[in-house]
Amino acid sequence: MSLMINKIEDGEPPKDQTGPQLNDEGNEGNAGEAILKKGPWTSAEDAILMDYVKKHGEGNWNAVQKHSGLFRCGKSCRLRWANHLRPNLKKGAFTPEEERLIAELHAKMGNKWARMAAHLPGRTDNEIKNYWNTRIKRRQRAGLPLYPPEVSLENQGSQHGQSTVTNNGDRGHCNYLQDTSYEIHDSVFDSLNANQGLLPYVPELPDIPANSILLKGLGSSQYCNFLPSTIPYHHKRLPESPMPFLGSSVMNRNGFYFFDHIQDNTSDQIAQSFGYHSPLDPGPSSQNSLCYSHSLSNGTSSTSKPNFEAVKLELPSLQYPETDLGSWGTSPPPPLLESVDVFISTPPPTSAMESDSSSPYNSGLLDALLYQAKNLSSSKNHYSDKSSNSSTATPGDRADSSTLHMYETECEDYADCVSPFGATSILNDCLAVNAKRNSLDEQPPRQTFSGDIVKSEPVYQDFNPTSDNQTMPILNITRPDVLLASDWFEQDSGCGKNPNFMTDSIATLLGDDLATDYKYITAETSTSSQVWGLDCCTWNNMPAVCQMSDLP
DNA sequence: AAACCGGGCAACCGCAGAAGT
DNA sequence: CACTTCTGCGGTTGCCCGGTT
Repeated sequence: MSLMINKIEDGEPPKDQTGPQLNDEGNEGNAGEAILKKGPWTSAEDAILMDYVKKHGEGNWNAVQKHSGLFRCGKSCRLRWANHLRPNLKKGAFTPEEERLIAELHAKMGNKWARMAAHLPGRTDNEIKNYWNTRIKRRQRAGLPLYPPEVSLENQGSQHGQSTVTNNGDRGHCNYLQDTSYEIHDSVFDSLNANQGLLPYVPELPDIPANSILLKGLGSSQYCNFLPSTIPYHHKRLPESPMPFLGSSVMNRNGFYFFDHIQDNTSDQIAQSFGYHSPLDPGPSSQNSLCYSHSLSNGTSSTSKPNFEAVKLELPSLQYPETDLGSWGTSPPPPLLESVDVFISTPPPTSAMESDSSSPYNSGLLDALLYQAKNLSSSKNHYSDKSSNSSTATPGDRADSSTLHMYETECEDYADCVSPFGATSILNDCLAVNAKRNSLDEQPPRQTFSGDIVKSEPVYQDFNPTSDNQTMPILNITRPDVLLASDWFEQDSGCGKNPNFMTDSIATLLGDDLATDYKYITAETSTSSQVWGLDCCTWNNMPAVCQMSDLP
């Protein structure tokens, strides 16, 4: 950083810092005599490099050291130039708009920082990467969704028939993102950028087999939790009708899913059940749901409208303790959620896990990220992109699509398994459920998609979201949040009839900040004529690592 | 006031593809 | 066609700084 550079710069010959390391490329300098400097760049070096580039232009970086006297390897020069010296670099914190875009792009691309940087003028891949890594750290600690709900929503609407099955052009650890055919086309981003980077929200439901999404999604997200690919199997097909992604439509900013009163299969009724418009649906007048942008944990920020005004605030990219919750729910990690991370990263062996050789659990944060990204992408691939007008969104559409599935998922997950692993049992349960589903489906865990064609899957006909609490999960009482929820169930089987109860519980559980935000959400939603019912689902904030079968 | 800790960031490293010879 | 070099990318590391204890 400049601070570091300034400390050691000026008058200090570059070679002073030459360490035992020679050039890092091995292909430059030659003749061992050129011991290349490493470490922070000095202003003098910067000046030399800039001068060189002015004269010779970019490229041929290995020649820099030869011609300019810089004791830096070509790679280092290129990096320095690209990340710090080249003109038009945008310094400073990411704007909320940029942050949102990054999230969207990451949801689409995974860890393709360079490609992401291409969509963020003035930003470097390194910058984006650093931002993202720190961000996800925070969010993981907080047990919050990796992606803001809006990103999820937008994602599914953004990829319409353009996704191809191919790709595999990318290398590295992210390959499985592409392996599963989630390549994003630039046109998507073009349109994205054209819309101020906001992907159209398309609320309508496709007839996507829920199980396909389950297979793809459930485990793939460590943060999106029980990715509730809540697609009513019986739902009539709506050609080219994307649906809100997963449970995002009913996930509040803190990553809590909302579901309640699933009384009917029709979207209208469900829409009424959810009164879905507040946090995620700004309303017909709002085209884009940007409600996650840096709203404050104290509830001062409104989710009812896009926060475009904040875009220019140049907030510190990662230092917004007050705004974190509002933005995407990032917050200091509640102790409870910390524990969640622990068992996410180190799950006990289970039969379900054993059935799948590769586990996202073992990979830690990055894998979790990738899985969630893949999940987002996969869900995105399930839906066709059609409308860019969010005004067409009906609460029912979202609720129907996402909450139902999530509801179902949880029901099955919790009802299925009795785990001896305590808190980890939830994860195990998920795995077991998915394993079971895979066997039931008699389909390969992985599914391929060609364009909009989604392989249909057997439907769990027996699942009836309209069924009452009989299908509610058998809670694993070893988890505090489940205990909390369980307690709530006892008090209010109606799911959401007493929002304050859960709010208080959340406050106890998550601490003031998160709880404040939660209250904000619940208060906001409870004011609507319908009950969100999200209160039922605080444990949905638990990372979803259920999808073991989807591993590459 | 000092020690500790975590966040943020710049830079490095290794790998792989592209381009050149 | 094979080899070498260049370039780019993604992951990781190490340092500095600010906040907390």
